Amino acid sequence: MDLGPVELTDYDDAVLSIVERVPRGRVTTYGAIADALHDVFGGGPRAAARVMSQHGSNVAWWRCIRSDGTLPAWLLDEARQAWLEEGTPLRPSGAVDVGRALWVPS
DNA sequence: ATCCTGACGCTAT
DNA sequence: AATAGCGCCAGGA
Repeated sequence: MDLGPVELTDYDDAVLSIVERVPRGRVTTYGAIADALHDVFGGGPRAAARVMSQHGSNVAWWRCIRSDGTLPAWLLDEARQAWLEEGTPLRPSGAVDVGRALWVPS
């Protein structure tokens, strides 16, 4: 039995590696990740989100956000701090300016 | 197989 | 701007 780290599916790896490629000060979205992986793995935004909910803690999770520039309430305080630190383009509301900050996986 | 849940996204109010 | 409804779909129970 492998009692080591939680087993990651290929899909999990794919999602996490995309997040790892997001440059400092930029973001990507669950939808963008889903689009990039759909042809190979299928799945939609929720599938990508699920991966982040389970494994996000070991990557720059604040760089993977909703299409409206936010994250769930319980993550917003921490995320904002990170966004400010790395100079992520924000909107007056405090949400990320997705139009300016979006990085699309290629 | 069935039911429920969820770090989503889009449209219509 | 804020809320509601609905489609979506993988995982776990």
